[in-house]
Amino acid sequence: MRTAEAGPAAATVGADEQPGKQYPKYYVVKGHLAEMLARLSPGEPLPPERTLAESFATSRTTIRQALRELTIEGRLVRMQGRGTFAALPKMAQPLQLTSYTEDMRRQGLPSRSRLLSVGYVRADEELAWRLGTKVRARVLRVERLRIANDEPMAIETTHLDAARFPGLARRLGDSVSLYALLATEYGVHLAEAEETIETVPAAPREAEMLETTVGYPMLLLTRHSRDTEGRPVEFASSFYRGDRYKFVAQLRPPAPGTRPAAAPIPNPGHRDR
Amino acid sequence: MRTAEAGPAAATVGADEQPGKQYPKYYVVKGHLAEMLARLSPGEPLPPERTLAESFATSRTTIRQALRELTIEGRLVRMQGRGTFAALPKMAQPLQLTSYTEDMRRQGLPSRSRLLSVGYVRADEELAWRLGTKVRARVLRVERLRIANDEPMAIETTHLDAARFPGLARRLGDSVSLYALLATEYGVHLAEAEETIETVPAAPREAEMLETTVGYPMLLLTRHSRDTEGRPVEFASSFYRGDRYKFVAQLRPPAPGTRPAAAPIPNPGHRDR
DNA sequence: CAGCATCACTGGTCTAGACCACTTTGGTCT
DNA sequence: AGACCAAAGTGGTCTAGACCAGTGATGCTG
Repeated sequence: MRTAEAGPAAATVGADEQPGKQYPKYYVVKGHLAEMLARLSPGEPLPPERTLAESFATSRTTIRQALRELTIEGRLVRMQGRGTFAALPKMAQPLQLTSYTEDMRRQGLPSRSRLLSVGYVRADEELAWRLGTKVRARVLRVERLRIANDEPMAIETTHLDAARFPGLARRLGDSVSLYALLATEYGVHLAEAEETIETVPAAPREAEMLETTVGYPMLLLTRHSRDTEGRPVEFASSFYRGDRYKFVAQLRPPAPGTRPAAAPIPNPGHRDR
Repeated sequence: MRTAEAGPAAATVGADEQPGKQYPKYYVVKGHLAEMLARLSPGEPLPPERTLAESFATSRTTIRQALRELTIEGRLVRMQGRGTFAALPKMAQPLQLTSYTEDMRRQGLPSRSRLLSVGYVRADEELAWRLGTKVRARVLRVERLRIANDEPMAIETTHLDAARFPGLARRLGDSVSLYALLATEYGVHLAEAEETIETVPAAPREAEMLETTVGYPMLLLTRHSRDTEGRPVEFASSFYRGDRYKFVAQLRPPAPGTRPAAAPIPNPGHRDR
């Protein structure tokens, strides 16, 4: 389906690509694969790597880089031992200050969460600042796996001031809404939050739990929320697969007298994970 | 500084890493590199790939994968022909419905934009829906490069209904605020927008203009905004380097009577770029 | 028949080495 | 001095081939 076109690494571009800028070879291959892919329905398989490498007269490495990008774009799903398949489009997740449990109920999706771990840690400097506690204060750390449509969606790690929410650890469980507990048991209602979004590569643990590949881009959401009195309540971070999810925010123009919208914060350094 | 540790690909983890799960070798290397990196200040160089490969007794490929992830995380900056250097932390960019020009002025940053192209295209189905025009209507397409601190920050492509804003093309120029023009010349004020955020790999053109590497993760922001009468005004998408920027949104709880927050939209298919 | 080993086939990790593209440096020629 | 050129050194792309790890079908064994 393609002539040999052997040649040095320079990647002389095939006749069906515009000349000029000299694209990397894998990128040209990616284009061809995207065409093949466009003719498939979600779930249908693509040929295995070795076959593609042969039919494009290239090395497996090159094919893999092309497939990697298509996977990252959410157009392919790959499973070791199984094969490579056309993917469903990305899911859009609303960015709003509501509980995950409520969100999902409203969307009518089969969803739940699994409590991965509950424990206490000592606040380091950043955490103390975020939660308004002293350094080395006891902090409740809750780790949950969000599941939607029977697929792992996100890993969420929440930190709360342990002194302020006594007995909270006992009340947690699979599919229990943390926000509902805060409201009913402690009378704490969240009023505002600052959420940051960035992309980070998947660490082995995250990759395994979210059934993706180490190093693939994830979306990391970090939420810092306050209650109706302006006191900080939770500091949480969630990892989502970048190839499966995207986020949607509703924007409005800032009220005239709003604060100068946080300068280009040269942030605290890099989290060690 | 490391014994030979010859062996098969299984990546038997060194004595200084926890056993158990068997991490990939490059990931162990990454950990060591991160330690070295932690002792450097922004701008200081790391040894070249070939040297690292030798001192870690591994192949260059393995070193490169480790360096790649650290770069994606924004901890390293790499320049062909120059070397590898410790990076400055990511910049936080506010997510709000204001003009870029205003934003930057408020932050007091040396910033500007360069007009890359202005032209007309015909609305395809999606674009027509987004802008409230007929299919094949004339659409103004404006492409700009956002520059902050003399570094390219983002590529922004904006689409507007050409019939609604006659003569707009002529009025544009480098560092001209589009939102200001819409307000002063056409009396159109933006009132709300829906912005989606996702991660995509850099295409060659984007990589070149933003001085990064093809395939590295970018943050793609897609903005769909409406004026005070609820009419759609612009449809724009912006590419940011994922290793340099992150976004911050201010969240509030949804007003009680709000619409059910857009279901998990199985979106329009994949854009061809 | 149920259970279990085996094997072929998938994607994932790793190696060693080649060449390309770009930057810097230092030497040479004008 | 200044302009030019060549070489060395950097990261980027590509190859060909090896082995690892998970999947599922095949066929054997109890």
